[in-house]
Amino acid sequence: METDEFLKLENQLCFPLYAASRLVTKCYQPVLDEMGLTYPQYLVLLVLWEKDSVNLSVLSGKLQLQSNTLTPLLKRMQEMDLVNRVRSDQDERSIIISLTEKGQLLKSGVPEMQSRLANNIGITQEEGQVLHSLLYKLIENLKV
Amino acid sequence: METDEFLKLENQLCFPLYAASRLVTKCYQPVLDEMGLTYPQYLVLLVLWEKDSVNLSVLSGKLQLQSNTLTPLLKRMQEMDLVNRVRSDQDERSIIISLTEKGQLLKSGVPEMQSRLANNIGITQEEGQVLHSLLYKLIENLKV
DNA sequence: TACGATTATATCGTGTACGATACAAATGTA
DNA sequence: TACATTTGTATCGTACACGATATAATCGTA
Repeated sequence: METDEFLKLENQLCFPLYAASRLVTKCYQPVLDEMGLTYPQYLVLLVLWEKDSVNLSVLSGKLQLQSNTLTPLLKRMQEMDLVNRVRSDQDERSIIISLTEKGQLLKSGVPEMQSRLANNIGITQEEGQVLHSLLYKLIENLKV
Repeated sequence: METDEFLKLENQLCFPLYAASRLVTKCYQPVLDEMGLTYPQYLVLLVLWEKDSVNLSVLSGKLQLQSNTLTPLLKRMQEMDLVNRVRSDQDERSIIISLTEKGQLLKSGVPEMQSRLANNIGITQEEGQVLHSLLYKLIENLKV
């Protein structure tokens, strides 16, 4: 490739990552709107549905989001009565995030929602798996 | 896969996309900081270095960002003397974005910056190409 | 057991993103 | 040529992201 070719937007890896991420999020939006959730809030619920009652640093590690992003986000989710935020007894620096009943109940609607979305992204299951593993390879290399 | 498996964060495609995108951006940040740029501002420059003097709707289409994101972003870039924003003579609704001399000059430092970054993402060139084409397939399916 | 370092979270400021909406210029058409 | 429609940007409000910084609780260790 010519030197100049490397400067083209379309030849970058960073841009399609950025664009695809936002487009996929946008694709989720209408369905999430029905549940009154934003996309990062949905990700928090995915973590909690898998393992309830985790502290902020665990959530932070799983989502790769820092406390300055998660704290206000979780406060909003607390106001919506989706999660509880309680100081740990063992370590009073720690905040334990747990699901409320309302937060639990949202889980039941998600499989149907996911199947509705899965058919819309226009790639095969195999391509999805390749994409998945390459993205995780990237993530493992870049995080920390 | 069990129904519950689909609900795990790690089995989603949306999350690794979102996380990888942010991690790659963060990887660019130190180098962009030296140039005084944010990541979306760098993307705007990539478009303009390839083709100078485009109107906002073209930029909007290429970056898949709307006017409510681009307008304030471009105003900041104008204040930094990186771009000019001029109303078109032919169509007074249109805003033409062009590079200032300062914006032009930044281009020269980029190839070196890109090669510095390329070695850090930890995937092979072939994997990068596969990732690239899958992401574009996703983008083409999802946009509009 | 003092006390400096570390850890866990929160606060602040800046810059995106984006839905909803506004508005002026251009266009189509009766 | 009026005037409804469309097009191209801009404005407003809300919610992330994240660097820098603050603060309180805990830990390590001399």
